[in-house]
Amino acid sequence: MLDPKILRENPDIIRKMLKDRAINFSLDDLIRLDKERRELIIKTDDLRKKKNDIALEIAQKKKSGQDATTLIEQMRQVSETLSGLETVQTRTESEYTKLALTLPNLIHESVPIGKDETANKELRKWGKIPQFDFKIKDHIDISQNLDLIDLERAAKVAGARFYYLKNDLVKINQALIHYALDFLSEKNYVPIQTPYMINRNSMEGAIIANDFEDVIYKIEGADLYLIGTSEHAVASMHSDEILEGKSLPMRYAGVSPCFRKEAGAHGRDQKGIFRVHQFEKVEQFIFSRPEESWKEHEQMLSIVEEFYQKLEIPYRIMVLSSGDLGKISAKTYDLEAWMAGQNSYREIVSCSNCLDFQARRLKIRFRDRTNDQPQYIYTLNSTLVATSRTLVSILENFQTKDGHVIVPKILQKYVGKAII
RNA sequence: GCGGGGGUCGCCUAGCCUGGUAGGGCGUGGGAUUGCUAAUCCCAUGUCCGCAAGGACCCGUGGGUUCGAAUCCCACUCCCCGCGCCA
Repeated sequence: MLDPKILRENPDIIRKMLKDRAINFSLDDLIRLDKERRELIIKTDDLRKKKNDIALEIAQKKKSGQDATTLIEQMRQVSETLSGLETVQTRTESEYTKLALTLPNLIHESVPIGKDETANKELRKWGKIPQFDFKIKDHIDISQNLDLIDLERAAKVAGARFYYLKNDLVKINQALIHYALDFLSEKNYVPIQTPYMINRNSMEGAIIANDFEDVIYKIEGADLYLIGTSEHAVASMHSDEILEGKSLPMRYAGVSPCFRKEAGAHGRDQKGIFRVHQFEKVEQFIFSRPEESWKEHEQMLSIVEEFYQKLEIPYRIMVLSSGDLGKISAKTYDLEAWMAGQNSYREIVSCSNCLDFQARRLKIRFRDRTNDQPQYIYTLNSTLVATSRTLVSILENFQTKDGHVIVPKILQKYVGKAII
């Protein structure tokens, strides 16, 4: 949700954003609805004022034993007019909200303009791409040979894009989570394990309408949705709250499984565990002051980079173009890790500044002093590690000639061995 | 799942039976006073509309009754206690 002031005073900023994102949106309808709803507020407020005045008079007359029949009749009429107007108001208000909730976020000026991912810009590369003097395998071959994964039975039991992890791969999976939490704790993040299902209201605060269709699983017969990431549950954690300025920034290390429909991804990354319906993730989530948010954004990214450097996974940092940017984000960096089996860099981290977009939907504000006007907080989120994709990179980059996999040094103490 | 009790403007609480402007305490912020501190006193302290003056809304949520609902009625929800079930 955007600040309605922008809608009234600077709609051209929004028009440009929509053009840069290549999105069709009936902005004029939204502007009209905003105007209508404000006019209705003025009218109904006025009638309520009248009602309050008459109610006061009736109360006084009754107290002093006078007849109030005329006033009561007057009151009845005002009430009737009001309730008619209220029906219109409720409808207008809900139309406005529904539309406003689908309007994407503004775009930061440093974001490259372009229609899709081809316009994303590479900022830097880190690490040496591993060279092999033998014919390398992809993560599926490696893990099936070592009895680390069972995709056929997962397909039988749950369907495509599910997997059983087995043996040491389970331990590496857990090691990644464990190490990630240790790593963020050291940086004073508050570890937090979230509910894995949240209600519609909370979900709507964190994501934008279409995502319900394409990403989010719904629990039948309940107002519950499986989270696509702990971000959804952490963002809504402080909904309807006014936070104390001195508690900022609040940095959380969210940990949870992630559930995703992956609708519309047919044919892409069909094999293995790169694109799956379920994985674990440790996520950075920050509630920040507006003026500190860009500094926090850069810092989150540098924490991510340090993490993959310690894991010894070569990567490159991309800044997403306007056309590829998620609708709730004003600027996003992706970290793409090297995956030897695919001979390419693939996305494993997404690091975004959402400004006040989620905070407005969730009504999360802060203030420094009791009497200050509360202002909307800024929210930022970044993957630290999404297990399944990181496993792909580890399996493929650390494979040996005889078909084994070296455990990255930093994880060895968690796994309990150096090679699997 | 069953029975009982509850949810009031950050926290605690009054008001509910008997419908008529939601009151008090604490905390917090600002100010006054005072060698310092403490104490005391005053003001402020939820949301929305409005340039402002001002106004509307707010008693877990949603309905209903009524001229008028925190208060009466219905449904839902969450919390607490007891019982049941259970990893």
